[in-house]
Amino acid sequence: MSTGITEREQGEAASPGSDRHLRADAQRNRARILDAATTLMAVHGIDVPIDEIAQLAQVGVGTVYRNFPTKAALFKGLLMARLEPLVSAARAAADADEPGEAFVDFVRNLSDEFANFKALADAMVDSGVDLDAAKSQISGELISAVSRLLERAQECGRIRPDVTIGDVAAMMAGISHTDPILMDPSQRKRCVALVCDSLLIGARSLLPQTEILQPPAPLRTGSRSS
Amino acid sequence: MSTGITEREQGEAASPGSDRHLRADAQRNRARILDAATTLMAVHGIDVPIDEIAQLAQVGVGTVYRNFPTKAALFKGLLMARLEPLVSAARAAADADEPGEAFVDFVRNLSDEFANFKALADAMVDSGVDLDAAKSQISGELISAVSRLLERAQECGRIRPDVTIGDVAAMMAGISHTDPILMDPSQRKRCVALVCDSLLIGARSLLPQTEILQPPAPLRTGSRSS
DNA sequence: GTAGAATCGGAGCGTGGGCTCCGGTTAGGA
DNA sequence: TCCTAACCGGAGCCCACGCTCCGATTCTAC
Repeated sequence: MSTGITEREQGEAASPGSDRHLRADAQRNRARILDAATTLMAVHGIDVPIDEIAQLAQVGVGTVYRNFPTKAALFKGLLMARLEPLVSAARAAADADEPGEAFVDFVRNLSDEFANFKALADAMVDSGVDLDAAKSQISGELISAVSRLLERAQECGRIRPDVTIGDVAAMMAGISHTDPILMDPSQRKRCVALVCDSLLIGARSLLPQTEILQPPAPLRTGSRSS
Repeated sequence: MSTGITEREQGEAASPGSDRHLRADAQRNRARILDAATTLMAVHGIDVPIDEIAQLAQVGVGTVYRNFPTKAALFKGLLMARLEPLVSAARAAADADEPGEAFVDFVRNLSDEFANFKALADAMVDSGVDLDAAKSQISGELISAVSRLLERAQECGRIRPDVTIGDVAAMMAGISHTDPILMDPSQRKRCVALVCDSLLIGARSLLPQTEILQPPAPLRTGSRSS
C-alpha cells in the first residue's frame, strides 16, 4: 500500500488528556475528528485521505493535524481503542470452561471486528506502514492471548494439535483482508466456519446449511463491466 | 488500493500483433517491457510505478505508453497470459480420473501462481481497478472451469457437498492476497492444506507434519520496530 | 465588555505517480 | 549511401495526498 507515511510520529496521539486544559470547542472538534475517522476508516481502511476525514468532521485539516501529528498517529489511536477489547476477550476466552467453544466464538468475533474496521485488518496485514513499539506491543499481547486460548483448546482435545498460532493468524488475516466484493458478510461467515471446521476435531457442523441452496455457478467476478 | 486509474483503456494492449510491421528495435523493446513488468509486478503487484518498469526495461516511459496505452492495459496483458494456462489446467483437472486429487493439486497450483504473481491476486481481489469485459470473460472462464472441477470432485464423494465455488474462490483469494510477512511460502502451504482439509471428506493428511516442531509462540507481528 | 491566548481553517508546499509531447535518433528500403 | 517514416526517451504536465503556516476567529478569565 505504502501511503507515503514517514516514520517519525514520536508525537504520539498528541493527547492533551488530563493535565492540559482543552478549550470547549477544541474538545468538540477532537471528538468529531475521532468519530469521522472511525466511520471512514471502517470502510476504506487507512487509505482514506485526511481531507475527507476533516470534511466529514466539519473541520479544517489543520485541526486534524493539531490533534494527531501524523495520519499514522490518528490511525494508531483508533487501532489501540479497537485492539484492547479484543485482547481482553481473548484472555477471558482462554479462561472459559469450554475453550473449544470459546475459541470458535472468539474467532467469529475477531472476524466481525476486522470486517467492521478495515483498518484493523490492514494493520495486521500491511507491511507498508511500520507501526511502532506500542502497536507491536499490543499486537503481541493479542497474539499471546490467542496463543493461550489455542493451547487450552488443544489441551481439551477440541482443536487439532498440529495447528499453530501462525496458522490461525494467517487464516484470519486472509479472510478479513479480502475485498468485500468477493467476501461479503455471509461469505465471510461461511469461510470462518470452514476454517473452524479445519481446526476443530470432530463434528463438521459449523457451515450454515441453509445457504447452500443457491446455485454455485454464476458468482460475481469482481468486475462491474460498465 | 485505488491507484487512480481511469476507466478508458479502450485502446486494448495496442497489440500490433500480426498485420502491422514492427521495427526490430520496437519488438525488442516491447519484449523487454513485458519481461520487466512481469518481474516487478510479480513482487509488488499493480502498485509498481511505470517509471520503474521502464527503468528496468532500459526504456523511456514514452516507449511503455506507446506499447500499452494505460498502466491497466499493460497489467491486463500480463494477467491474461497468466490466466489462460490456469483455465486449461482447471479444465484438464475436471477431466482427470480422480477429481479429488486433481482438485487438491489444482488448488495448490493456483495458490503458487497467485503468490508468484501478486498482481494476479490483486486483480482477483481489488475492486478499485475495474477490469473490463475481456478480463471478466476469462475470469468467468476460470470460475466456470473450477466450478466443473469442484462439481466432479463432489460427485465422486471426495469433497463436501455443501461447499460452493464461492467458498473456494474466497478462500483462495484470501490466502493469496495476504501480505508475505504474515504469509510466507511455508505458511501459505500450511493454510492451503488446512483449507483442503476443510473441503475434503475423510483423511486429514494434508497438513505437513514436519513443521509443527517449531514453538508456536513468538511469531513475527508484522512490525519491524526500527 | 474586553484583552489576548488558544484554536481554527484552508491556501499552498513538496512529493510521487500516471501520462503526454515533441525534438532527437535510427532502422531499413531504395 | 541516403532519406524518411517510425520509433525513442525523458522533461514536464496534472492531479492526489500528506502535511505546514499564518492570518482570522473564538473562547474564557478578569
